[in-house]
Amino acid sequence: MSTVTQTPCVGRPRAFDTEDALAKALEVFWRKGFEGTSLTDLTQAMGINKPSLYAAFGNKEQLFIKAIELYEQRPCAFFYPSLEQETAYQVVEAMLLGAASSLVDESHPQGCLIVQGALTCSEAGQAIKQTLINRRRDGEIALCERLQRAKDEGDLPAHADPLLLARYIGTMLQGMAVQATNGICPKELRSVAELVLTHFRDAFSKN
Amino acid sequence: MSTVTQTPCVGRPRAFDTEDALAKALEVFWRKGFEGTSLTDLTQAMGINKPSLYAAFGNKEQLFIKAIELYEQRPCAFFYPSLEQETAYQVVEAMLLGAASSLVDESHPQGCLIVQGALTCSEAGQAIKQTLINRRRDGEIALCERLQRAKDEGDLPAHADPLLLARYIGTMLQGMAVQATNGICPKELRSVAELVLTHFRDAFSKN
DNA sequence: TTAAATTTGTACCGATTGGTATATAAAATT
DNA sequence: AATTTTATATACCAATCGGTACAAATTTAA
Repeated sequence: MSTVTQTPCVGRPRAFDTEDALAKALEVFWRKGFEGTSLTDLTQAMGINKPSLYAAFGNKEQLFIKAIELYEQRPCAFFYPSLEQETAYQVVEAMLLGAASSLVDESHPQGCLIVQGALTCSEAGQAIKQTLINRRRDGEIALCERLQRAKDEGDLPAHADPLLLARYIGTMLQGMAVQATNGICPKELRSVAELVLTHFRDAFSKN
Repeated sequence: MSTVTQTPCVGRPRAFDTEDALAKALEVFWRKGFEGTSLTDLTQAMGINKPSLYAAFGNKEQLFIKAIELYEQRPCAFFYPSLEQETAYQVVEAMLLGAASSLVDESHPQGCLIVQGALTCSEAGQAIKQTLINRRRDGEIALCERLQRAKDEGDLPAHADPLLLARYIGTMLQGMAVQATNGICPKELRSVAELVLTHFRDAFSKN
């Protein structure tokens, strides 16, 4: 199932690649946020006109939704793949170091689209704001469940609180996203991640 | 030195209180961010007309600057007063518990204006975005200097890295601000703060 | 070769954006 | 009482917002 409309076999063919155009839109939303991005910004970056944008993606809001879906599937996305690590420590390590690397990767905008895409907005953007809140929550819930599994498997000690730990790691990741927009240098961000990892290992690792 | 223009003794007197109006503006900016707030939002909340707003505060950008100055001076501001605690641990404790309390205080909008006021924006808002980045940085620098003093006084162990610790606490505070906009419940946010404090005490406290 | 289907570019829509000109109202000063 | 000074309310400004109508262009199917 593709995230974009598929081209039919009749009628004039599209002059642009929808995946490429969506990637360009993602890049703009990432830098400017949902409401900070205008349709002019989008059509210029995507190299298409407004009617083409609306025909291919619906409207600005639906385009943004498709952009965040692409965002979570892009090669450097680190969150959900981290859950598949073998141990709780390795999961957290993959997340924190992945964040420390990806959030300041200069091949794309700094920070996290899910955090900075619509942290605050006007009434018109409340639906998008809530969508991003839900995405952040979903991530923490998934981490919580992974840590609960680790506890069940004896991979985390009995005194560990999976929900609290997931909130803690989630808070750190969101804070690191803000640091990335601040322009923190990659080395410093990685040092912060490593400090958290040391804490986690000392307090919860069984090795 | 007041943050607002003082009323002269000649001419028609102002029909509104500038401090009250500024407090109303702060409340709106806090909820909607700089660019998510329109002049109509502001004038309605402040109970004044646009010419009065411009005469008293300059323009939208200058009004926002005055709002963040008021924000940092309001009674529940916790950051800078925390620096005056006696020990490094008490400083960090005051910050984290103050944040856990203030960020979700229901007597005002959730989260932190300095974080969510303009995390992303259009070209028109870049100056405000940078202003907020600088404010965040200033806070971390001040904390770093306080922790360095603590180290000099023997209040922090020799292996402690003030800059890294300040970045770590700053990252947590910024993450907690995002959690607050997520709608996290006060108890959970406090638990996260306490987990960080436990870590800090275990790793760096000399008591 | 014609008809049907689809995309393209242009030009436009009403609504809203931040900001201001202007005339009137209300005060202190002379 | 007349003048000066400032604040008020209304009405307006050009520019931009997200979104669309429409006709020309380009393709496949009949």
